[in-house]
Amino acid sequence: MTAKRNTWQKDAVRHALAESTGFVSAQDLHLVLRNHGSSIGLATVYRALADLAQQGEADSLQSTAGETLFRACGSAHHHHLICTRCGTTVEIEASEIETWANRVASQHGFTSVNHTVELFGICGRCAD
Amino acid sequence: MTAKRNTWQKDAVRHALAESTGFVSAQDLHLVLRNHGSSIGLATVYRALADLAQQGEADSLQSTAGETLFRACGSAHHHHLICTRCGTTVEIEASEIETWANRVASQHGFTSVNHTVELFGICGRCAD
DNA sequence: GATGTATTGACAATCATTATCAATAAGACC
DNA sequence: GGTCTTATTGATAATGATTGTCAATACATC
Repeated sequence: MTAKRNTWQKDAVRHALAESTGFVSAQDLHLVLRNHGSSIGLATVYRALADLAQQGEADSLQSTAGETLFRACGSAHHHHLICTRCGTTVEIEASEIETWANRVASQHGFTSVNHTVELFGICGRCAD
Repeated sequence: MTAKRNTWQKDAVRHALAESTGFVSAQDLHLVLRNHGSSIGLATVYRALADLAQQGEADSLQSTAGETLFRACGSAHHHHLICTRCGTTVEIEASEIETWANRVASQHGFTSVNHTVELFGICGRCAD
């Protein structure tokens, strides 16, 4: 039992993440926190985000630019529809996808199935 | 018309990619080519792979380790079921997913929709 | 309040990828 | 074949995100 400790830094990251709309990188969050007067370190933001992601309090996905992006999330499994212009994200719950993924996987003899599903496009507002 | 030229380097990358099973990184391919006696440069491998991906001759996806992975593919759009143990990949053509993605996106007013769908699991052979 | 140790933060180190730029060679034209 | 234009190459430097290091700090327990 690796006795976890509660620090204001972890709370700060959790809160900053909760108040962000859409996905943010660790670097982004660090900048936001510093701009709010916090003296939190960059490495600590990375560590806190990794923890949150592992505990299921945050989603993470890889951007095409090679960054890891994070977003607060409830425990429910879901996917995202992301505007490539403005970054707006819409949460999508897609039970069809879940069942489809499981069916396809078992058809090929696979077990312990995870899946990644992300939709990218241009939202109505940016389409003008 | 940016008159494209044919070089042995581009062919080499195309062939090395075609002979690879599963996804490979640019670094991997470069190493393979060098081991085969080629004197191709690393930057050139990156450029050739980017070209192939853009022309639809290769798939690319982001690994969780932050690498960009490539794989030769026909022109048909498809997805992958990947064994996280041995790396075996199965191509999946999923028209249901295509229609689902388009429907969901247009429901939210999104256009120019792309999507990423990858399934990860443990294949039958590795399950023992 | 004193103590043990998980955690922090500044900075160095790493790793994939991209930019730079002089040298090379593909393709066109004679 | 020879010449010319310029796309392409490759060695290396530069970038940018992420992780490792380690002394200093502060959380939780006694």
